[in-house]
Amino acid sequence: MPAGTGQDPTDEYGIPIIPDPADAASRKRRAIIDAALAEFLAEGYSAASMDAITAKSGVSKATIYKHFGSKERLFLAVVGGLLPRTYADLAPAGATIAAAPDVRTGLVRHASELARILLRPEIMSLRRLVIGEIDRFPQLGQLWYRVTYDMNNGPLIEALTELTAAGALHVPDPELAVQQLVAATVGIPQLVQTFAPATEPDATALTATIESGVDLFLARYAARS
Amino acid sequence: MPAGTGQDPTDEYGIPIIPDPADAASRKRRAIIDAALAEFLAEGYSAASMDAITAKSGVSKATIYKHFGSKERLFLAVVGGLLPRTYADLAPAGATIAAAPDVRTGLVRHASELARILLRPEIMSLRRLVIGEIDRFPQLGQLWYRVTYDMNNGPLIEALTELTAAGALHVPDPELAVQQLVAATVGIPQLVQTFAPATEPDATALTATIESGVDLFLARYAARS
DNA sequence: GTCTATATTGGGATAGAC
DNA sequence: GTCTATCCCAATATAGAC
Repeated sequence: MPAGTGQDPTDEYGIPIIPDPADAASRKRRAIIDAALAEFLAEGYSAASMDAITAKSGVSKATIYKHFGSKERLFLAVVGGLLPRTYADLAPAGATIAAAPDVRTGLVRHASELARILLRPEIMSLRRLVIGEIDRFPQLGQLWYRVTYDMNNGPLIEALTELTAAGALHVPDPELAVQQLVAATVGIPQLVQTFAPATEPDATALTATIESGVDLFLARYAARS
Repeated sequence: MPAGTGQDPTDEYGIPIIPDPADAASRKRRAIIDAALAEFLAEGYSAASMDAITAKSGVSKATIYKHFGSKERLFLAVVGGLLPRTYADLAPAGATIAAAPDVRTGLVRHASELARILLRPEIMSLRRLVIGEIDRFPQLGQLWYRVTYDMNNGPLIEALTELTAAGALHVPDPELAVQQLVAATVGIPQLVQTFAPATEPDATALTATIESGVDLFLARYAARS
């Protein structure tokens, strides 16, 4: 069927549906971003092909270049745009801890939340991609680090500082303590998943690891009674 | 100058030096490996060019293909061959700890040794490369993990087990404890260097981080007196 | 704004002489 | 075993019609 004979689609009354051009452009932009993300995650930056992104997105290559200018800019827009959203549904550490019956439970819950997010296969793939392309795109490394700080470490530092002021903990260097807490809990399964993505994570073992990490933390930083 | 007129080089007595063919081939092989490693570390697998490796190594492209068959096999040979050597000059954990006046000093010394090796820029680059190519070469991820275990975690587990048997420590789960110790010491600066390679590591801060991590570990696992 | 068709470069791999 | 010269394909990016 020749493409030239296509007519505007009509609704149930026969009224032609003229798509809002702005919305059409937005939808195409979204389709490009989705296709590009899938391709970059699967292939890495260099092996990713603009032809493949073209095919997956359903728009033409020229349109992609009109929107994003170059492969580099497309990569930065897609990956850089996704980074701030990676931690989007992480509840603030302070709230999680305050809602718990005791500090240990609060820390375990927060670390479990963090693990649930960071160990998701898409986030793990994104992290591997960013690490692998850091020499080419140092901005992404800095962005990743800042997002981690703003969404997790920063709030946790605040929470530990307040708990220390309230006498519930004794944490002289909250920034270092947060790094230790994260490393000794989520950091351990994260390292395994980084090098062995095919390994199925075991929920029971994950909980045990996180609880043990929190206990390690509390053995040092619990307030002396 | 036409290449056809080249003569064998002679020594100081005019005796032609005929290079041992096996040695010549070995030297070329070594030159290829060195050039390929530099190129792969700088560009990643996909962006690395066999032409660039040809130029850097000083041999012809056909020779590289005779030796290694394909780009993939060259990559695996070069990176896979280097992995076991990364930990080559790490003293066994047991020896380092046994030679120290006390357990804390021994653990700090071992962690510092480990950090000295793992934070070297070439090792950090190699690690980033392996992580970024894990979807394409899962073997390298498994190899990295096994080398880490054989050269560091395994011996450390043994050492902690012996120290527990001797009553110097109380470590119920040595495998988990080793992961915690490594994560809370070397893991922290390693994470920073992973995402921010340009950051100059501060030796004083590194020592403080490692000592704090060991103290964290001992707060939980020191034998109860 | 969007498409089709194409320009142009560079890369992996090999044939054949020596 | 090694080199020179080349094949062939795929990739980024763009020109021009609509």
